Amino acid sequence: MLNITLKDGSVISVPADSTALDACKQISEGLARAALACEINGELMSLTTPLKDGDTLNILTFDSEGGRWTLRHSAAHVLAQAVKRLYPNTKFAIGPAIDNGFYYDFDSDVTFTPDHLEKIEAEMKKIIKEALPIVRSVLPREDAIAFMKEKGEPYKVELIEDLPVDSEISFYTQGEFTDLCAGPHVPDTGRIKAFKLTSATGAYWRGDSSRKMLQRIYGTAFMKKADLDAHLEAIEEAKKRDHNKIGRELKFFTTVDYIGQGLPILLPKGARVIQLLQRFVEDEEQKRGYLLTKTPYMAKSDLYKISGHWQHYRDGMFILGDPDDESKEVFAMRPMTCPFQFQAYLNEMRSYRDLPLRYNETSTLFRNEDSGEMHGLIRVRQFTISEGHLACRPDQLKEEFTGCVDLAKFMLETLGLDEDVSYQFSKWDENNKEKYIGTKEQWDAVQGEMKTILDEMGITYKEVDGDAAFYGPKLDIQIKNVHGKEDTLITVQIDFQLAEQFGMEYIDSDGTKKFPYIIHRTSIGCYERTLALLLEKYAGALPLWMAPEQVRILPVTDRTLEYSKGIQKKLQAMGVRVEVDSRSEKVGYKIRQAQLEKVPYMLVLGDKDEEAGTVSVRNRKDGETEVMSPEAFFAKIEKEIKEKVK
RNA sequence: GCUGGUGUAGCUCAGCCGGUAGAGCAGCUGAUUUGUAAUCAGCAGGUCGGGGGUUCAAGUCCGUCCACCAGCUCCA
Repeated sequence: MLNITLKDGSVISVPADSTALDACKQISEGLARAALACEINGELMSLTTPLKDGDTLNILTFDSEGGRWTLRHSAAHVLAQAVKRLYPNTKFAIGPAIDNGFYYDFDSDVTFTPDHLEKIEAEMKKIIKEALPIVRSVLPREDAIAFMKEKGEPYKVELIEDLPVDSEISFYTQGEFTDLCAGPHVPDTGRIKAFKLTSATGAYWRGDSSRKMLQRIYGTAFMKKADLDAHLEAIEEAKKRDHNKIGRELKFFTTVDYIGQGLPILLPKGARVIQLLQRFVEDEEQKRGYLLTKTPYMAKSDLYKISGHWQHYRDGMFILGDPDDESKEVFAMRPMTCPFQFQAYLNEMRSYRDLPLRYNETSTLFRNEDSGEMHGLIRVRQFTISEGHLACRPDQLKEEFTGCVDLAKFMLETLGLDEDVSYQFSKWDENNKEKYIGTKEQWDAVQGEMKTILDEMGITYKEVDGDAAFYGPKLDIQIKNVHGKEDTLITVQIDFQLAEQFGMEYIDSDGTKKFPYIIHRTSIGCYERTLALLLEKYAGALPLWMAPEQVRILPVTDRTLEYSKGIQKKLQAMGVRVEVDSRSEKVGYKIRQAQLEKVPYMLVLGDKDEEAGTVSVRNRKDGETEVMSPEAFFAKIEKEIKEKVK
């Protein structure tokens, strides 16, 4: 007998040669049915793994990340097996589990369409019904390579060749299908109860755009059909909040094909919201000691030659003039603000007493993105950003960096996005010297310092190698759109190198010249992107303080038109954005329209209101109405706007 | 840039095997003066994304360019 310690600390005895699945069955049949994988001595393993005396065993079901991962990874293998059965000439790349699902990459002579996906799903169902046991085996590396060469799987051969020379390679076999895989897997294909193939797209082999584009099929899997349906339903619901849909429907922005990709037109509502955000940001930055600059949108190529953009970022810039004609000046639209704003620092001799210097600018940038990159307001070719550059002494770095993060957090809280973001500590990749400037010692020092600051601030963050700027590490504040795609909303970067490149000195207390640290930062990031994410967050119903139209007055008949206009004037005098719907329509019709346009407050004004000198206030949130004096409403709305109520 | 999909009235969509366009909503006009999510009637609205090609004939077939969408790669 083997003594096995369970997660709750209890010990069970199981017969020799028992697997983890046997142990599950001994505990309960229900658990054995729900189990997907396990942790043996803390390591994620298949349930078919034999147990040893003294092992600790933690059974994983769909409720755990490991269980979900294993189920979906096995579903990816079933997908591959089905594709192999239907399209035998297909070559296989990789097929991992991902957040909320799985995918598998194929190199096939057929192009997978939705019709193909239906056929593949049907075949997958057969494989699941067959309940094929999933069996692990190992081969020495050389034999594994020979095996995959014989099967005609060049991608698998390449994967194995990248593994260490003396490693043992594991395979998983289900029926006639064997795949290279580290595992673990569910015990048999019958465990996969509810799955769905969701899309087929392209994806580069090994994520390298210089290599072949493969076909990727995405799918997801759950234990219960109800959960799968709920998940698919949630995705559909999320898509209804897509800023690219509601932003157009609610007339925040539009695009015009003869203007060009990535160049949206901000309509009055979108432009108003961005104006409000910009005023708010600039005022807050002023309170925090920033000095506003306004620098040119373009410069001669000479500037970009100093900054290095001409050498390293030319493809990303819009160039005016002929770079090959040296007899004429060549200009380029700015893709970044740094080299421009640095000129403000360079305008005079700086003392250590001048530091820190905090410059901000509401800065419009132009980047010639590749044509496939544009996405609604999230990724565009011309955008405006709350840019800032701080120059500080080493002893001020911590306080200044902390101040930038604090400002970013304040903005996120005010916008109501603080719960939706995640923090990423983007570091350099010491194996990619071409992308970065500076020495390992410098990078280690500044990254160490940044880590200390982040830890002291108590920020929970993910570390990512190779995502740093070429001049220094970044704290990126990330946010996901309705499709789950993550983008950077706000960034705070420490730059220990560009000051030297630009000759930005200060005279220290000992009379020597030194280079300051530069912090590059945004406080709310790109306004277009922020607007997009706000629209998605609030499904178009922006908080009162930033709603393009805050109040709509709906006269019941034109007898109350004058009364309505009187109320409107008073609200306008307070700075409230208010319209009167004077059309001769029924109140229900006007309400419906205002509601669909997400106007926060409707004032329904009829004869009764005029006689009593009241307003009937309808709230967009619950449709509840409240009758009050105009003065009471004025006080209420003034307070809510001031407090930026969400 | 790459893979796939899409493009018909302002919007949402119909239009079969090629035979020169249709609905609802929105808009306009008129009637209606209406109390918390759609009043009625009439009118107008389209070189079917743009060039090009095949055909007696193209919204429909072919090719090309543009834009939009999802994904990849890249980035705020």
